Amino acid sequence: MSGTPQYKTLKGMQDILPPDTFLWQSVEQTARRIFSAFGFQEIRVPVLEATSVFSRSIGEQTDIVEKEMYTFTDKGGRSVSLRPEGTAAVVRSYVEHNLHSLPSPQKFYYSGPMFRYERPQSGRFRQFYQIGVEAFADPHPRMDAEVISMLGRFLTSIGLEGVSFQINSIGCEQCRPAYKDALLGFFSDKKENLCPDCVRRFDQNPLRILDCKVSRCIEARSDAPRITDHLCQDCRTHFEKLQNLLTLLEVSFAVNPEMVRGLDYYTRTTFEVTSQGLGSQNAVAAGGRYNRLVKEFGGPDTPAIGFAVGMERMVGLLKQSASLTWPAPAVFIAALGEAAGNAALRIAGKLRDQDLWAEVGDAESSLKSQLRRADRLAARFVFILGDEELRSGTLKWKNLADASHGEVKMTEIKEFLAAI
RNA sequence: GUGGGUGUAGCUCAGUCGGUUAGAGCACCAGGUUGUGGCCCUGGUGGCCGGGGGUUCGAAUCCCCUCACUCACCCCA
Repeated sequence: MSGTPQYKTLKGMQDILPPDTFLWQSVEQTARRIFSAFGFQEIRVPVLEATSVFSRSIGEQTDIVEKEMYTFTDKGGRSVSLRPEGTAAVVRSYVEHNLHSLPSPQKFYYSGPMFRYERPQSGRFRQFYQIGVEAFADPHPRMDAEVISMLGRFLTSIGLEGVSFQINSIGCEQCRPAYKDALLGFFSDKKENLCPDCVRRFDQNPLRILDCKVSRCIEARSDAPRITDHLCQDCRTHFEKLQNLLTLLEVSFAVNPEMVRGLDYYTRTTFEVTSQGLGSQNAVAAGGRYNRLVKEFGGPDTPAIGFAVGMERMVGLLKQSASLTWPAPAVFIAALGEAAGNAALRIAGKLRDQDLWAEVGDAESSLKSQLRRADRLAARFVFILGDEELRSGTLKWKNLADASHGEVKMTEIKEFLAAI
């Protein structure tokens, strides 16, 4: 084998290998467990959709749609795209299958790969995995609080520490335009103080100036109008109720009026969970309310709220605190000679019938090398089987951890393993 | 798309004022006498030193180009 393999994963794509996969599994299992307790049910949607499913919902002018989608023309001449996020497809499915006719609210979760053609960096990949949830048809801040507290419970349950919740309200179609105008008015005579990116943002997406990291932009916006001071009465009430409910549910959070979300479809509540120790891409989960999207997809006027968790980022954080362990066989059967080797296979089969992980050594190689292998696998027990044992109907056993050893009758293996 | 950093064995890295067959540790495989692992000892597998071009008697080492990886910007989970 030489230095540069002939075939490699594409840029921004990665293989997820054991023992990492065990961590991924436990994250996924925990998500299913917690989300189920909140009444969320799994939905599976395709990774490939008509391009318009994404462009219309995420926003035609967003970077995601403009330059980050894997878009191509299929053999039928249709423009199709790999999903860059999960919500759009779930909403499409919700409308397509009239899921609003299910008892309200309808609550779903999904997980799987998303695709964005970006320059990879720490915590950012071209194929990345998200676990997300979407709750439909409940406009009340109670649902916002439920979803956010569920996310908190999930993160706690998975053992993630040192994360912080930030929430914000970005208003609705009533109050946001006025705020945008106020913001434009504020910055219009301060353009020369802004960084080049923010000068561009001034025209394209002025809200983005609020979360620019450049120090002179931070300075320039210190007296900028705050969205939370420009909310209409309904949005303001909604946001206040949400905060009260989160307090009631003992979710600790901070209001961050400068938090802006990138997707066009959000209304009112937005939230984000960040962690230090993730590098620059520090959001481990994010979401918000999107009250207009279902209608825009041709469905009934249905409010909704959801979030997505970045799996790689979450797993990355977990790996910092917990050490990964490989699972180990329950039993390694070392055999000496062909007859014993065959007997070992039959015994292993019986153990596997009981869902025990049994490994069988190579009966043609030395006992020493078989034991070495058993040790490397960290097998809890070794059974040794040779001609002597075949004659007497017994097995030698050995506990590799403490080197204790003894004999057990072949007919009593089950009892032996049950007793330990 | 823009900028910085790095490319030597499966992994972590030495080796760079250019000088013979490119090294270590770990990992892997096999031995250290008959059927007992870990520790130790011995041996082995494994590198066209990311790729291409140039300078030179001679390049892992110097120059140019290229590719890959990586971090940051942008954007976002």
